Amino acid sequence: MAIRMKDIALDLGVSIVTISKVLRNHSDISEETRQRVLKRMRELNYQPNLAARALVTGRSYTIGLVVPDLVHSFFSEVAKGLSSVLRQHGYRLLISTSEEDPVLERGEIDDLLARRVDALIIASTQWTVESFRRIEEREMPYVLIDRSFLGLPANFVGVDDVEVGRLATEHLISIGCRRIAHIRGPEVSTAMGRLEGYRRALARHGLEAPPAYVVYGKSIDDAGDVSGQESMTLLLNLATRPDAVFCYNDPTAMGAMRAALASGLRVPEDVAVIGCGNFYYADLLQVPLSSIDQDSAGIGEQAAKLALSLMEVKSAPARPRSVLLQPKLVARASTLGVQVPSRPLLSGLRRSVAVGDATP
Amino acid sequence: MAIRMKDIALDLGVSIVTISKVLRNHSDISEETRQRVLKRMRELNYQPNLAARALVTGRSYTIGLVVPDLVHSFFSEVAKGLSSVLRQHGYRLLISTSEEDPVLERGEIDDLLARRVDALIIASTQWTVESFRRIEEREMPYVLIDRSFLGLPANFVGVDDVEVGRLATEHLISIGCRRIAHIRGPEVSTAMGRLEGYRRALARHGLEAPPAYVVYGKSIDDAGDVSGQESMTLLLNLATRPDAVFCYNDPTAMGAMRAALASGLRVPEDVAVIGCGNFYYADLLQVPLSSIDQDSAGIGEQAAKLALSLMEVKSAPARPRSVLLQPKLVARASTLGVQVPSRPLLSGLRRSVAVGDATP
DNA sequence: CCTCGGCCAGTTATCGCTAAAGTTAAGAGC
DNA sequence: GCTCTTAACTTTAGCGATAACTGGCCGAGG
Repeated sequence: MAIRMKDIALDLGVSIVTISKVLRNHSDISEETRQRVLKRMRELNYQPNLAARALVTGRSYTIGLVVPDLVHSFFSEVAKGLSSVLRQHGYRLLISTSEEDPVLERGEIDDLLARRVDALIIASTQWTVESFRRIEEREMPYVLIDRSFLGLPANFVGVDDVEVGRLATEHLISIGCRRIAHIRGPEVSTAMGRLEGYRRALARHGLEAPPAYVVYGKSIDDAGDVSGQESMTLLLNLATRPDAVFCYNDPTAMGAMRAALASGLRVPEDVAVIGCGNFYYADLLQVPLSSIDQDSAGIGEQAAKLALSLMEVKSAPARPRSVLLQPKLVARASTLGVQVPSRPLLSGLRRSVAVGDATP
Repeated sequence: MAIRMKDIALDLGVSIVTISKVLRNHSDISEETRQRVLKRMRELNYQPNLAARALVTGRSYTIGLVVPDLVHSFFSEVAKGLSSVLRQHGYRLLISTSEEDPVLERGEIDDLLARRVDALIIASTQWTVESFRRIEEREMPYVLIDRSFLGLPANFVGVDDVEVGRLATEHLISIGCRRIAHIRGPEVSTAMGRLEGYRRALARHGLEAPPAYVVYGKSIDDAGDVSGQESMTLLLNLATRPDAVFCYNDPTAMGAMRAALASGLRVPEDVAVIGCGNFYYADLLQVPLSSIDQDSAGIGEQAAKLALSLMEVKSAPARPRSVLLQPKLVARASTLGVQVPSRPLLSGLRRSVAVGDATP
């Protein structure tokens, strides 16, 4: 088995506690003893049993992360941002995926609670706040990311989603589009905020969108591209076809583009498309996709810092903090068709900013 | 604080051990007592302290996963396959990323060892086998994935990389290419295997490639697209330009395509490109990318099963097993230009299988 | 009537480590 | 010479569970 403090203690003829104190840089150990112990530790390649330490100190130096899906690059980027900050403080991530299933998510949260992680960071797919109440009962610090909950005063790190919707929609307006549709997401804060931003932008510019212009993509997260394709097909069959579509996220936008191209339309000439998330390879798509960057790594880093600060306090239940990051527009060919030096061969997609060029 | 067995025991006037036995479905508890205990557990929302359990049983029901990078979808898909199998058996994943840094990776492995995970699953960026010796010293079961090591008889799950190289290269040959270049990866088993498969396929068909046709992409993993672009530029400046390029992985292939398109060449008419990994969104790229599918989810699942079987044995150091999955060719427009029903508008990319149509 | 083998539950001894209190010897201070 | 510090350890008690015994009660069998 692995080396224990006891082995080293016996070896050197000192007590176990002496070893423990050396390990924790306690002051009442002579320099000579310290060196002897450290030397033997190195020789035997000693590593403390963190389970035992966790039991007595109540701290596991482990933080639970619950995300809907790691394959979605948004969440893996968040995870990366998180772990880079946490690692520097000696914490590791126990990652659970909920597979977009609220029931599974509750199970995962319970399991993480049982494992006595030091804090939880959750991108929730829940519709109710019940799980969070349970977390609070345990007095476990937690940080919500990406999605927040109305009426739940919890620590939150995310992007300003109304601003996301506004940015995307105003961009579409600015390039001359007038019949702007929206493929929306489920009834969660992110989708609601983006929808709200979309509506506000339209209103501010005196534009109207018929109800049919807002389409509810089903199963938008686990198979966003498929549902985007379906939703786009609906939009394209409308009597008055939209000349632009703002999509809830990038996979949806990719599906939407696929549908548009498949039905013989040009992007962006006939219909412009913009997504959310600024997917890492958006640049290299068939038609490079314009998107709203949510600073996923930044969300991770901020969430990590917030979690660390929560764990420091002795149990002072400070008022929950909310960190809102500002989204950024990244315009590419799917709304501009502008020539990028490194990609001069998109002549089929070239467009000047035309206004309503697909009007029937 | 959280509820302990002690609390329930005191509550019901039974001993702590009785509670523990109920929890573990021990047979020597009467049905009546069992129900009383279970009822109270539910009422108090009891959850066992897994740190304490881990200390006494020596099992943490946690498995460590070390990958170079989660954002690379290959690894997140592996992680997904892994966790779906492990979850069913009550295990969770403690995920560490090495950021492609061998030194960091060693640190992460040490930390996971200290945390007494039950097994390690590692996609290593190491060049030496030293870390693995240390894992073996601890008698910790471990499974290597993706990359294996010559002379290290370890449990391994991956794809047959020679076959990957052969499949890709023969595909390029079959569509008529004759001057086939290769952007290779670092000195690790995957890259070496693919290179070997490439060479064998060329040899079998009596083709030759000048040394300059094999380019070594620097920092190929953290910024594969950039290094792919650079490598491709080198290839395109050769006196005799290749008419096809087989790339070590998909990001590299994307970068290569970018370079080709940027220099005014058509893909695949002037130069065909094929990658490895079958990146999830390969379908939606500017030119849909042909690729060799490595069954990443399958690798995860097999690795999980192998790890589970390793943990079952009492310490019988069974001979290491090696699971090799078969790669699959996924041909798309970057080598074919074949029409896919759902995407009929790629006329600019259409090609019949032309032979050497870019010969100077 | 007594013993024996199931039930069912309780006792005891760790697991590896840490917090807090206790011990010892050398030097300080007057 | 005697108390008081202080440095440098050691002892004692758990943390919250589990494993391995131990033991009372009760009906069956001889």
